[in-house]
Amino acid sequence: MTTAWISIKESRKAESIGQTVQVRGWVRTRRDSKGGFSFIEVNDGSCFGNLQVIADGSLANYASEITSLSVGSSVVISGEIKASAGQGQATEMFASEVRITGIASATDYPLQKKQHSFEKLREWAHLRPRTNTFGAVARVRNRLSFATHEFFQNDGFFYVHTPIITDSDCEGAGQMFRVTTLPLDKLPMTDGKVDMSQDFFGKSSYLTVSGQLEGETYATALGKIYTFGPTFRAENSNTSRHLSEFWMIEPEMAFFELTDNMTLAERYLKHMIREVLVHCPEDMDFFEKRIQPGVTAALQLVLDKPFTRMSYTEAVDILIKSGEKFEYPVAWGVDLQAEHERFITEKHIQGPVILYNYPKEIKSFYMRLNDDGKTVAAMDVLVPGVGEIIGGSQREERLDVLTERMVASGLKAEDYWWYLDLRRFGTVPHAGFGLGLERMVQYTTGMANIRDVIPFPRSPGNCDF
RNA sequence: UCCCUUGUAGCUCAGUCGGCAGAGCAACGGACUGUUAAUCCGUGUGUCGGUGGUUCGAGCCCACCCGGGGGAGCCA
Repeated sequence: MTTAWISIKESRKAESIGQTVQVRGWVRTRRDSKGGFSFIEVNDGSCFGNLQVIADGSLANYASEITSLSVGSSVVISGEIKASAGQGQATEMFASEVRITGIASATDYPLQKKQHSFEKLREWAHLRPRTNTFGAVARVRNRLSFATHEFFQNDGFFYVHTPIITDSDCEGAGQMFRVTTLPLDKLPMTDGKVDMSQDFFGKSSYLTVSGQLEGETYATALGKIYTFGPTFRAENSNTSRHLSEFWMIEPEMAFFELTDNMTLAERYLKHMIREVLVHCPEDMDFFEKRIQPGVTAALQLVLDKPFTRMSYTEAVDILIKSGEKFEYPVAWGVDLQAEHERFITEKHIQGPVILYNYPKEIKSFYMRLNDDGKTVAAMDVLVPGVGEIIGGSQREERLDVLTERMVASGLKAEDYWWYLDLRRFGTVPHAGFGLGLERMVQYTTGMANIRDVIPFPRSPGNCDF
């Protein structure tokens, strides 16, 4: 009879006591006891905690292998799960066999038993998921992704795969990564210009900055859709909240107006938070204790009360009347700066805020013009600590107004012929938004730098691994 | 891209006035009857980010370059 292989997660449950099983994982630490035996902490990533294994001196390879078993080594261990005699864990395993799969040389393995700075761990991005913090981040990120599909699927949305390579520039704002197969040392030139007709697609192509426009085409056919995929921005931004490659979730709904959009965004955020609190309690405990004290209480509070909704105009009023000294002055018509958004969400409301109806001049062409002629039906969801986590709007469904706004933004209507067709043929009011997954991970975990909530961060000057 | 700041042992950092490169942790050797960042004793660790300059002499002063962090802008 072979011994059943179970996860560390299972082995740590009291129900496993009395069973003889096998676990497989990596050594987190080894402590040699005075009594001629050793404690081995094994983790396999299935949960935050380790299984404490007691390896007795009577094991055949005790002196030859186990007493020199180093951090990071991989092991397959069989034994009986018993109630732990020591503090700090419910169960422990008494090993009958400790098989070493792969040694991690103690002198060469970069990760030590102690804490490393996140900056240093970024240099070891291939090994950092083996640490407490990055394991926990990975599991929370996974749960947020799962909760996303769960939420939209249960709500009648269809998951649509919008293209990664595109010829359209969604916001009309450049800053895209070019995709080309042309030889950079020998570009085909015509009349002093690079002849893009000779490129792979017969014209210029780029990595997508948003799947929104393509998403709208499916929303105006299937009703409610969402996209969930990587997006790319070639902006030279060096901050703790920006990445060159990040994952975005973009729902788009036909027959939705701005208030429907807000309600959906709020329900979606709350669903994700609830799922993480329910399914990742060990990981959240860690973030609470070691990363951001108060993070779980803040998330719990978010679940309990409705998001504040505030028009841009109200926000400007509040900022002006606050008496707060801002580096950038506030006035109706200027875009809100980070310090203004922070004041509103962190000091004035102390929770998530939905700002809406922004001046048309500071927002994109596709956002629906309000009846006042001055504002558009845009919305941003701001949360404490992170700032803007969602940006969205009701889309302009009137062909004439949209065309006018495009021209005013300096875009050529013929480039967007298919987008305008959605307004020519059976146009409907519709709305949608985009949520940055990494910002959501930051918000739920309290991790300060966005480069530490994605496995392999890409930022200006950094494309390692 | 701009402002501020930082780069010294495997890791975290100290290094005074310009004068022999030094601590803790890890590692390694040993001790210790159940440990939880185990403890105790002992041992070694170097392209001082790079290039050039000033100087009898540079980790330290100067110039340029590269990387990290914080803030700003752009946004999700």
